Amino acid sequence: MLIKEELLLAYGAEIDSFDPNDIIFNEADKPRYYYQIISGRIKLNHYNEAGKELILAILHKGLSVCELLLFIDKSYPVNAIVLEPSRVIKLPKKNFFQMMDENQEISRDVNKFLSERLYYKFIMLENNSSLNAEVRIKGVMDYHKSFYTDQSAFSFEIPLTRQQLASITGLRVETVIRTIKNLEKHNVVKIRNGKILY
DNA sequence: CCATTAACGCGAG
DNA sequence: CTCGCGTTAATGG
Repeated sequence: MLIKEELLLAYGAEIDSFDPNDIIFNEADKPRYYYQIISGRIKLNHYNEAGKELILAILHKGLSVCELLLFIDKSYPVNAIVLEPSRVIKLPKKNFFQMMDENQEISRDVNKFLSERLYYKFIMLENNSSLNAEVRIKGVMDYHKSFYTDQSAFSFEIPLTRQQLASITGLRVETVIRTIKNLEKHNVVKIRNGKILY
């Protein structure tokens, strides 16, 4: 967890509950709160000129949501859409900065978190720039598995649908299916009940 | 809604 | 020409 709930609450945070498809903020909205996920999952997405969805991130418990916007004077470049019933703790921007000023270690933790996310953005961009569909998909799978403790083969169930994998990689769902089948044939993944084990 | 398959088009190499 | 990906359509869960 990035920041302890008790500390956020002490600075005036509130807890909101959301249902699937709820929108926490929209593209072009002005950032006003620091958000941190208590439970559930949230995606950050953008629709391109052709109406095709690009998923920038799928965030889970303990992670903050687009906190980088609090540090710059810009509108959100993505929508935040709830995937599963979720609870989110939110702290007004002003309180967030007061908390950072009064707690050196929190300030450092947020820096570290931002750095990590930026680092993985580089990695993901490198993978996603590949012409090879396998490289793009494995990049996403490696990233999601990196949050998971058991690193042994086939121990991790990819928590994404084929369509979501396609929207993250910019590929078509049929290409994702073909590529995953091929990875299974080469013993890189297993498929059980449609779920991808990696 | 999600996963899969097949046929076909098309561009890159 | 071959290969891989996108497109379309159809099928089944």
